[in-house]
Amino acid sequence: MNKIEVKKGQILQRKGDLNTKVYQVESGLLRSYSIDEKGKEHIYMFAPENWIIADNQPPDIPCELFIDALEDSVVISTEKNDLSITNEDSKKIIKRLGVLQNRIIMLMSASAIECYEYFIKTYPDIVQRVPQKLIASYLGITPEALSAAKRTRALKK
Amino acid sequence: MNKIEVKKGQILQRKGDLNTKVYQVESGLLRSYSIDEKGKEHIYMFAPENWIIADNQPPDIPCELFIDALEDSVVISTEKNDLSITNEDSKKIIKRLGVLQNRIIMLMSASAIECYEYFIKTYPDIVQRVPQKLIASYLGITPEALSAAKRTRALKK
DNA sequence: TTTATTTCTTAATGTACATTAATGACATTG
DNA sequence: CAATGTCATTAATGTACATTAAGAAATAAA
Repeated sequence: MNKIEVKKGQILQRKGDLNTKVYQVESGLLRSYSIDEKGKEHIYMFAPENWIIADNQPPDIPCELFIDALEDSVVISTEKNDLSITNEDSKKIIKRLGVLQNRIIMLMSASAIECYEYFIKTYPDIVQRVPQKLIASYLGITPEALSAAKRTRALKK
Repeated sequence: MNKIEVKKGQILQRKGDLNTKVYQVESGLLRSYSIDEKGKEHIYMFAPENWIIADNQPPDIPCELFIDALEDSVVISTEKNDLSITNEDSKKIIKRLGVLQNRIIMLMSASAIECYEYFIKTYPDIVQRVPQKLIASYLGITPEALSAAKRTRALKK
């Protein structure tokens, strides 16, 4: 845990980094963002004074988010291991953050088909257990659009 | 903290409820969902065996999510106060869950203008501090679309 | 079984937003 | 100062997905 000064534009973390830190903003403004296959940026979160910002993947998995400074900032950086989070309930909550993070990145940047394929990977069993229209409702699209997405996906293979 | 059996279709929690609980699924399948102004459902999360499901607003604020059973299920329900979460770091993480929850509901169900207006309410100061194109990137739309959204909004007033 | 009810798919049309490109306002640099 | 880059806006066109409607297919009920 140490205090650092960052200049506007400076990058604190890149996608793929391991063992990422948690940043607490004392002054200034940070942001986290992902970059999709087409090279487009999608801002995941802004972090002004007194916010914390971090990638919410487990420490042993390559992170998804870039973090950089939108203004000159003063930031306290902490190792995830140094956080005082020991009990089971808190650990479950942190896992949940990772799920939600991926969900938001999907919703911001992916097409219907991509969302669907990611969903199948994440919940292979659920696809069998619930009607298609509920899956569409989870993906934020209509059942008709999901049906069409599956059709065009089948054509590709 | 007590174990309950729920039948398929049974509702455990409604939007607007206070002091909502955390549900841990032993068997079966629950879901949480929001309903937008047009009456359309948007599934926020599926919770099969060993998942937890809850509304992530603070206990004193009316919750956003409905929770019901998609299959006959056995569920352990816990008061949020009874969770062993005492330290500051964990509390900050829980606040974060609330922010992400609102973000996902927005991305699933709201139009560009609605997203923008919600953003202004949530981060009134950020709007002044960053270029429009970054706000567009946060909302998941292009700067052009944001510009058009603001134009039509101005016409309405 | 027959009759409903729900669910999935297909197709026609509509709309919100993306893409591309051009323009002018500002700021930055030499 | 001109030259360059960044940013916001507008308009023309394109596309992904929504909406609406209608017909199969599966499920549940009588």
